[in-house]
Amino acid sequence: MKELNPLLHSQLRLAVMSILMNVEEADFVYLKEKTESTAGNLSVQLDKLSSAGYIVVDKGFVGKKTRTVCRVTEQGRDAFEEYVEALKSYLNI
Amino acid sequence: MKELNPLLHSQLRLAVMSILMNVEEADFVYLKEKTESTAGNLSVQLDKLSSAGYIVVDKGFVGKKTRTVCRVTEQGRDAFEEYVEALKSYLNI
DNA sequence: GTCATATGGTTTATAAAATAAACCAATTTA
DNA sequence: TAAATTGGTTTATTTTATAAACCATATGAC
Repeated sequence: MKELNPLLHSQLRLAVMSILMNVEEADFVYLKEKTESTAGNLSVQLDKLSSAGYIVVDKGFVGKKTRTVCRVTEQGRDAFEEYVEALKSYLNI
Repeated sequence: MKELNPLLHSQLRLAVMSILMNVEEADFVYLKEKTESTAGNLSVQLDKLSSAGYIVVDKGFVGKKTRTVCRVTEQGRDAFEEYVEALKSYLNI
């Protein structure tokens, strides 16, 4: 049986990647709301995705407020798609 | 976003369930080979699935040798299908 | 102005999970 | 009959996920 990329096989990280696959970019606050996660947990999981090169995290400012924006990378896209294919073999779809 | 049943969102347990969804029954040795897991890990995960009522584990004999046979329950089937539906919403499929 | 609260996070501690290692009983094989 | 194999279980270890505590800046109430 195919391996399920453990970095993607995690509810929160998968949710983040799933969102990012469908939008140009998403910021921390949006991801937090959409995924209904705590800030701490989200921060940690974004770091992991970022360290793996699956997303880029851009810390900038809007006026005086910080704004952390995330985008999926090509590598992340590939990994996600591979993960989906692997999963399909488990789900009979 | 939908919750992903944590009992099923685990590679090994999902693999076991996936196999059991497609066969009448499967024994410990077969599951171990198919999933390429260690006996200890498999034993633990089968217990969890069994405690949740997702599978039944039947410990019997074939001649003098023990034989542990597993089957998915109706409850397990339902949970699996719900999990698949939830996952789909993450995968864009 | 300054005190309290909110916003947008990060870091660290804790809880839970997965996994492997050690073990056990029975059986086979040499 | 001693050693190895089979079919597991139990327990210890490692990894992971999650939450709690914290920090800096900003904003609003008085």
